[in-house]
Amino acid sequence: MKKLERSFYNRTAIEVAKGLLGKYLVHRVNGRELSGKIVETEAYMGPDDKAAHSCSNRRTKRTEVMFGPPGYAYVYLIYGMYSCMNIVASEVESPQAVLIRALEPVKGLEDMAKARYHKSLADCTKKELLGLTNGPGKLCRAMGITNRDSGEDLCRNRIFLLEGGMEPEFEMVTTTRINIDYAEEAIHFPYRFYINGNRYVSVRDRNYPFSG
DNA sequence: ATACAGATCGGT
DNA sequence: CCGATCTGTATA
Repeated sequence: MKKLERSFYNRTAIEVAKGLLGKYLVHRVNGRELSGKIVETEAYMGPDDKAAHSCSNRRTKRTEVMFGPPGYAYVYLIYGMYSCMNIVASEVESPQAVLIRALEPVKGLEDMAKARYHKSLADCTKKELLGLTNGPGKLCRAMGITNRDSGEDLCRNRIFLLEGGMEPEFEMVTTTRINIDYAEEAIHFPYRFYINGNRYVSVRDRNYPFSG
């Protein structure tokens, strides 16, 4: 499988968010390789998007990476305990990013189970297996990605993305984003995308898909 | 120096 | 629904 190159990320966050569905996120750590298929994403469009950390071009040490070139990781800590991973999109000085909201685990499930539940894969219930990576905080925990990984170049070989190869067809659902109640008109922007029917799409889906 | 909110999660 | 838990950020 081929690694996604810089040009893939040099598009709007909406395009990148859609394009990332079905691709593979890979983390090489401790001599092992963890990976999962991306099944759910959200686009954060920057200056005019009140849900984005980079709204109004708000530029701080934390958000700085989003103002740089595309294809880098923006990882932040939320509620003091979970990391969320984003992929910087668009060109320099256009602070857009794509939040990875859910993965279907592919490789390194044993390590993921350890990281999430402190027990081996064999001891996990069916529910726990489905809960391994079906949320932005959960997948970072499972994949061993933390805010210290913010700024990582995804075109190198520690954390990177792979093209799917011969992907089976899937239907993409477009809907609204999760947990951005404060974002005024941006609450209604259709910036969330997921693979229809995939069992690893985050369960806290209180939104109604757009028809069309 | 201090205050406070948060692109979440798991348990009730 | 609620609380955990702590960093980044704003304000002074």
